[in-house]
Amino acid sequence: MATERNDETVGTGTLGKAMAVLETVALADRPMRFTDVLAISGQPRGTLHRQMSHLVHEGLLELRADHVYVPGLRLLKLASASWARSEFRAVAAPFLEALHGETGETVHLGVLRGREIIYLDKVESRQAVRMNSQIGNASPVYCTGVGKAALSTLDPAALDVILSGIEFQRFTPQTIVDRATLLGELEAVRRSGVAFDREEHEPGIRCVAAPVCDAARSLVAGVSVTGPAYRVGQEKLDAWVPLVRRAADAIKSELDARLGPQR
Amino acid sequence: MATERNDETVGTGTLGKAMAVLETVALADRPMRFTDVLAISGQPRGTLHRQMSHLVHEGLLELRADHVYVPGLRLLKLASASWARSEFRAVAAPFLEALHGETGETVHLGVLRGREIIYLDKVESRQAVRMNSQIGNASPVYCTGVGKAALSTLDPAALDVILSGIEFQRFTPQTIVDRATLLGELEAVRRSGVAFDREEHEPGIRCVAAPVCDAARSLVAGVSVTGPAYRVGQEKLDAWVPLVRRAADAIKSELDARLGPQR
DNA sequence: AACTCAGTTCCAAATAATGGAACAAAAAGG
DNA sequence: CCTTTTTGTTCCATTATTTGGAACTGAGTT
Repeated sequence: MATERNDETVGTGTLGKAMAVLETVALADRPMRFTDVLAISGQPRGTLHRQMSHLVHEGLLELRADHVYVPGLRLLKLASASWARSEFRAVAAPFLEALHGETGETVHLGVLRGREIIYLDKVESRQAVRMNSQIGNASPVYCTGVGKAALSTLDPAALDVILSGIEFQRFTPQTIVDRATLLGELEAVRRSGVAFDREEHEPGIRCVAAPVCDAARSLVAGVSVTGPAYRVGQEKLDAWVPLVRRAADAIKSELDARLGPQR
Repeated sequence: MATERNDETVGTGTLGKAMAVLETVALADRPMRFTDVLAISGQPRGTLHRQMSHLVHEGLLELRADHVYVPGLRLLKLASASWARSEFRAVAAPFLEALHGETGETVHLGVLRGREIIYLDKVESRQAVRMNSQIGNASPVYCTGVGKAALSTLDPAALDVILSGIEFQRFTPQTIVDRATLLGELEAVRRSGVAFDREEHEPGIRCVAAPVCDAARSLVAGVSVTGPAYRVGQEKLDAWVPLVRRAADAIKSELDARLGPQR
């Protein structure tokens, strides 16, 4: 059953270890002191200390006066440049705007990366929530509309690789927490062409999503319209279905058109 | 003493080289093929190839089917996490909102990093420009309001380290392109407490900025209000001076108050 | 003063990166 | 169609870097 080697644990030599440490600090939800990282990483003191010094030196981490490590500004700079140059995002942007115009609710564009969905763009009217809150965010595939939409486009082999690595976690009473249910749900998504998130990730948040992927299946993504449950009932989600599907298809066409001629 | 060591040329072993390659790809303004990077980096083919393979393996770069390297999504994920957890940004946010409310124009928060200003946050009403366009962006210190404000807080030694490394580049007719003029300007900024950008970086764009730095001078930043020249004359900039200064001072106080007790 | 704990430095041994050259696959050119 | 050139990939003995245990520092306790 072609159980692909789980390369994630291998680590690409020095770089892999450095990234593991960086991620430990960057994704932690509290400021990390040296000892905190030490406990998590399990590396010898001397080794870890040098690794972190290197990260600081490179501007990927910052060591504040009180011995607290925080993510460095170089990360922001690199990510900003990469975001600005993302061709996919640029292609999709006008369709996201249009979809937002039609629905009046928040529109997301997310891409599959490993077992996560990473949000590439967002369009929303209300500035109430701090801008930027979603972009670059990573969420699990199995409990987001975009995630399920993306998964629905994969062939069984690719799907198996992802699914076998998932550790289901319950976020709400509606969260799907077993593989069988998820597979059933994906079958439904394949038939209907859209995926719903009925408060499976965050209580009070619902969405409809449709899959977007390029011909080579090298880019697997999804578009969604999201709204608060008190305002968005099933009828509204159903009403959005054709809109979301149309937006997703339009992005896909535009993508194929742009990528085709290059060759 | 301990003047910051200018190790930038040394490179932190393996990690430094990897980051140099990553930055080459991420900051380029066109998609890069292997050979393009090869020419720039000057490394042997075999070496560079392996380095880039490692970067791809780690998700920092992505190798598309047509042999084009693009920045990887992991960068976005890391940067998003770091942005969300930036304490400084969180402290400043409400004051930026207030300043935007008072002026009606775009407000920026930028931090000094090396010889660049990196924008940490932005508040603007009009959605016309794609959101996110500024955040994480890097601009030169010498031709931005925030940059000159930040520089004005530095002591002569620290300032000298930065200035001696600058390669002035002319962006507009008003851009400051020599050290002497810049030093004079900084003196004026120190006296008045605010820095102006009179279309020095982008034609048609003006701003007023005030410096923000913490007591230990480990964080050097600035706040600015920016507007288009056709709408923003010198009188308007002058009118904003007290507002910007007040916002900057308020952020500084809040910062000291929060960082003080921790100790 | 003695003790602890967090952070930092050191250096022989283990490991990973280097880079030149050979190989493979595509384009370009005749 | 075959040759040449360009581009991308792999190999492996040599070289440089990382490793990790232990020893050192220095601030905060008891």
